[in-house]
Amino acid sequence: MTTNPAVQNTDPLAKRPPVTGRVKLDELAAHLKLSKSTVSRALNGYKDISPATRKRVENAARQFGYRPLSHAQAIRTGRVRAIAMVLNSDEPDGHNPFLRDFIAGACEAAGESDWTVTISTAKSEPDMLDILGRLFEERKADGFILPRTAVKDPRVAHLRALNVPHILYGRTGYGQRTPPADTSWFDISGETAIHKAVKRLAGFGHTRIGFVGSDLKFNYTHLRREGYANGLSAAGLSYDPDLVRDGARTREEGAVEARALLKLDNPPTAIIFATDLAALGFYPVAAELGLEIGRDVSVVGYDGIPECQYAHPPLTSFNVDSRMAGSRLATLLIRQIRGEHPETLRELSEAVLIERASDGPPTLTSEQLAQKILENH
Amino acid sequence: MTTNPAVQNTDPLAKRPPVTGRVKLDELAAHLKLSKSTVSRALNGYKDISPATRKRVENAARQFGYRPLSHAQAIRTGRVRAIAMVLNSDEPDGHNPFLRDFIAGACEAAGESDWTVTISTAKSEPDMLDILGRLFEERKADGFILPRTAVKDPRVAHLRALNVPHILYGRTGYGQRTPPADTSWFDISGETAIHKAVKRLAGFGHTRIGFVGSDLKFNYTHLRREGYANGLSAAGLSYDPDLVRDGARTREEGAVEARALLKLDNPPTAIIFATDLAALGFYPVAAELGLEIGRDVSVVGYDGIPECQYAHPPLTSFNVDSRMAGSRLATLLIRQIRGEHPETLRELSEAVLIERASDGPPTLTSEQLAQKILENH
DNA sequence: CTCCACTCCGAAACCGGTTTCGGCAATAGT
DNA sequence: ACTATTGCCGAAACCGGTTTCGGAGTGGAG
Repeated sequence: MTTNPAVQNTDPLAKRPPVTGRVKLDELAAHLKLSKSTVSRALNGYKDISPATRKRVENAARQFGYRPLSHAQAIRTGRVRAIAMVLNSDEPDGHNPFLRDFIAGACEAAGESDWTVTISTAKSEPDMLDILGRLFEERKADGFILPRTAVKDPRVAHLRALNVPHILYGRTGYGQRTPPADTSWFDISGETAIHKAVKRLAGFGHTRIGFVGSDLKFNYTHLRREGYANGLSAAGLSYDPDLVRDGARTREEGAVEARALLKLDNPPTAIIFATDLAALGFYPVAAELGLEIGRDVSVVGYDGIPECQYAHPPLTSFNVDSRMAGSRLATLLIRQIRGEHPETLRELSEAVLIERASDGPPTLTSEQLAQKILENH
Repeated sequence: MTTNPAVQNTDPLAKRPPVTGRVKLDELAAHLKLSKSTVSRALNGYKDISPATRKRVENAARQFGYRPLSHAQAIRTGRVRAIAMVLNSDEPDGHNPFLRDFIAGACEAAGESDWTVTISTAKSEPDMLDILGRLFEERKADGFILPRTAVKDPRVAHLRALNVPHILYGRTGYGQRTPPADTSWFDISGETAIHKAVKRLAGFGHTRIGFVGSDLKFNYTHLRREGYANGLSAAGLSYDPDLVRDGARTREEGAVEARALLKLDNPPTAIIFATDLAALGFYPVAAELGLEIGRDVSVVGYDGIPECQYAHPPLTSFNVDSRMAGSRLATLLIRQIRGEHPETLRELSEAVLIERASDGPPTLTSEQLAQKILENH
């Protein structure tokens, strides 16, 4: 942005004929032989309008298809009835297949109250903060949905400082002494999902269960690892730091970490991946080591991306309902903008296990597995 | 929508303190000891402002971080500096991995001129038209990007009737006597890509080349099939209707059509798929028929989805630059809204071939291929 | 009958910009 | 020197709603 933001580069000579067909509040009022203030109050639910008049106004509004111009109301109310979300455009695992579902959920929920969704993308962190600020300054939006929250999230600090309504998709401040007390969020409990995954694998008879986490800067990574640890102790298994790897977001990174686990002297007979993408990265590694997934090694993923069912064997994973997430986030955010207290607007939901063919009872002990890998090399 | 759209269900009592810190045009003018009309005209490029004053105003605006409220300007100008796109949320192949890139491109281009992008989703065709109308009526957007255009596209008719600016991602009216003359569009030439694919395969020595198209309601399906036919004649090959199938959008549908082709007495030794997804659906079919893709059968896809490179063997395809598409569409649309004629705002771009391992010289004749398939069954 | 409270509506101010119009001063034209 | 033009700016109207405020009408209590 080298240009002065306040300088408009529109050509002032380019005129546009006024939109015809639109009925304005004035006209509606004239037709009803009422003042426009009365009509406005009737439509906006003021108490000092008689029920009969209100009905009459509402009927006429419906009949004429009257819709207030959102910016005309905004100039007085200060609200444009829009929420925004700003995406990272530089994500390494950027091709989120659920973006459409997520957006659809948010749009549908917003539409219920006649709100709309504005979207933008940012190339970097400073860019992100700049865009958030501009969008709110120009009042393109009344509040923000912040996806993919980090442990220390500068967006949260920034928006809180500016007193801008916002809601997180995910939680923040993991392990910090003072987690933000007055933030609202919606999240899907990855920790319980991973907890269940551990217990499921332990139930199959696995005793050495590995875990490959994602980028530690994200809050969900820590939560899922916590779920892994709690699952182990719930299953009566001990926690072996050697079996825990981190930082795998892409297929390639997943492959690296999984290979490291299997190259151990005591390799895990089952591996839980914090993301499906990383889990899919393990498939070619297994093939290379001469291992059959679902028999020699068990694998469980998380996210429920469509590729799971097309992998060989299909990947057991936890489905995340992105549409619902978008929907809940939008409604909670709108309620916050309308005045509810942020700390009362929090929801935690669950991912649902989809059992497929990538996991099952162990056919080899850890020692036998190590042996087999050695033989195949 | 059973509720009356004109009835606001916001609680009128829920107030919000005026945003502090924002500098208004009045205040800027007062500080400069100018009238606010002068300041406004200076920032908007009017000619009747002296260069010295203009500079002074621009500097002060920058210094104070002045940003006009978009809805405040909109009330007079009639424009909100926003474009919108409405996605289908009910697409069978809905998980478009490029949505983020596409959105990013549009947002970046829009941001260059300080415009924003609002997004919405529709569940059905009537819903779509309703949402388009509402978004424009309430002036949440000044114009629309219409993705995934159909041969007969009701959105185009609707928006043209309402005199609403719009641009198509893709073309429309294939084969109709009166293709819409005054519409603007951006498209990537699938026909030349498929043309190239045919010539590439013919160059390898293939003489029986099949084609699996997508849904015929979409314009691009016809264009790609046209590219297929033209490619054949350019390569001196005859067009065999038996080798052409249609209607495959998903992996499953791709599998069905591909299987039908290979069950022919004279099966094709190479198949071009109009979409990567359909092409990937062919992979398990080939395995089932005992065929090795890249040797026994050649396959070429189109779209360049990320899964191409993780398939076995990696799928030769044509990469589509979605970010560029979004970017061009946004800039063209904004120019149209600013007054340029729609028919002058059209651009055609090219997809780029990514050679991978799924195609090559034929190792079997059509007869031998048929024989091999028979043997494996 | 008077007074008061309450219901319901209209007049007008207001939100923050943009645009029109007119006027003053300086310059150019004759 | 006197007018005509031009350059530059301020006053005020304007956009389409929302919100405040006051007042007319009604009914009940005293």
